[in-house]
Amino acid sequence: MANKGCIIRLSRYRNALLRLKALNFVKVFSENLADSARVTAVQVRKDFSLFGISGNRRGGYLIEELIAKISAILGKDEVQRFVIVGIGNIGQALLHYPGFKKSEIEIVAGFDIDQNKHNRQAAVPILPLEELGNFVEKNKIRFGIISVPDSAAQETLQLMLQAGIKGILNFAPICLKEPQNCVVRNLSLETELENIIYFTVLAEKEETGK
Amino acid sequence: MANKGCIIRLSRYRNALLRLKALNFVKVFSENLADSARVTAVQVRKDFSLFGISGNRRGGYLIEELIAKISAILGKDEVQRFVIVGIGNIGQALLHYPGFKKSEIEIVAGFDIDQNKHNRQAAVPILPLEELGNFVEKNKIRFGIISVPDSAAQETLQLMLQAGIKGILNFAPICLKEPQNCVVRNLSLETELENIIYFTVLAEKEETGK
DNA sequence: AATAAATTGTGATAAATTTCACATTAAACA
DNA sequence: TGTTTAATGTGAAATTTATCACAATTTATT
Repeated sequence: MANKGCIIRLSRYRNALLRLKALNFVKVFSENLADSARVTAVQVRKDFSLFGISGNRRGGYLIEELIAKISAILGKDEVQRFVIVGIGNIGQALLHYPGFKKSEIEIVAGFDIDQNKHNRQAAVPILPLEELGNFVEKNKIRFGIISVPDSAAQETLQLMLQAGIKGILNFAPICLKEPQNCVVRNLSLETELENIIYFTVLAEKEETGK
Repeated sequence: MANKGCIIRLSRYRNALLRLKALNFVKVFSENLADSARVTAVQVRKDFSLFGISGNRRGGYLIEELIAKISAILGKDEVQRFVIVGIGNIGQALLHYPGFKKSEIEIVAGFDIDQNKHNRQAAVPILPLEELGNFVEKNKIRFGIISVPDSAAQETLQLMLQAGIKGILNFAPICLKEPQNCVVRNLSLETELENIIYFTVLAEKEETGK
């Protein structure tokens, strides 16, 4: 029913709504949300329609109400806890990324094979990889982030699956196969930058071509 | 003509091809690339067809040749240099992210308003934000990464535009408007994780629903 | 109370993207 | 050398996603 684009937009609407709420706004129009997410107003309303979210004809939407509804859809009625495997550059950064808090996302532990990185006392402890299974089971963790080198990505996936992880964001630049019973999203920074390079060069060509 | 999905797939094919080449493979079939990028073989051939890439009927594609062709499309015939504005968690991680090298991507400098972060001597220097314009102009930089808090994202965009940056990856969880003469891609980590949460919860519901 | 104006909500339409079906070609084999 | 087989390449069909057009409704105005 709802596609990935739609869910990404819902996240964006929500972010905008939280900001509006912080500024004490009460009502919002589809046009406003469209601006904030860089889409059309019809798209916003279509997205809402898909989830049975309705506003007041002529009167827009109540921000509080809208946040509550979108939050429920996105599973934000409770804090969602993640573990990270691979405490390198990216893993370390995500471990303490301040933006997660307002999204009801919590990184509860990191795991690595490198002894030097282990630290049980830290606010977000970094533990030996061997403890992943136990930790996930004991703490009922459902989500994980893979930020290991690509050569280790596949086996990290296996470990996470065995541990019972149900949703994974993979930063390794290798496209992991989505297994049964687990959602995997592959996000490679290289690929993102390459994408920008391509479309920038293309735009420049079009400009000079005209 | 080519859409974003297509370019992302080309990056993925290329990554897989580089690995195959490192293993001394010579030929590859659309089926192989499809596996590596988690798409269908027809999709691979359609993508190639779009760019006039052709192989040998019955004989697949020559890896070397394919890498060269895709690299040219993705602008990898030369190293592409990026600056990063905002040396916080994410910015710091990207500054030294080892995966960029093999993708012909180089981070040449970081910029921040915080004096304590400045370091001209570092391999990748971290400079005062005021120097962004000069640096970009002098070094003919075309690409930038925004990793500042969302409250500073919009003005950072303005600075980059004034400096002459033509392609931007924005990590701030605010959707920046794509200006004239500049490509902007908004990538928010929160949003990516929310996306995974949604589809994981959905899959679980479907499972129990059945 | 009647009319005008502004906004939502959605079926119908259009556009974009992917998949299908199959013609074409090259290699392998008999 | 002819036949079979296994791949590519691509127009057409199907599917997915976004846009359009406009009815429905609410609020504001006269």
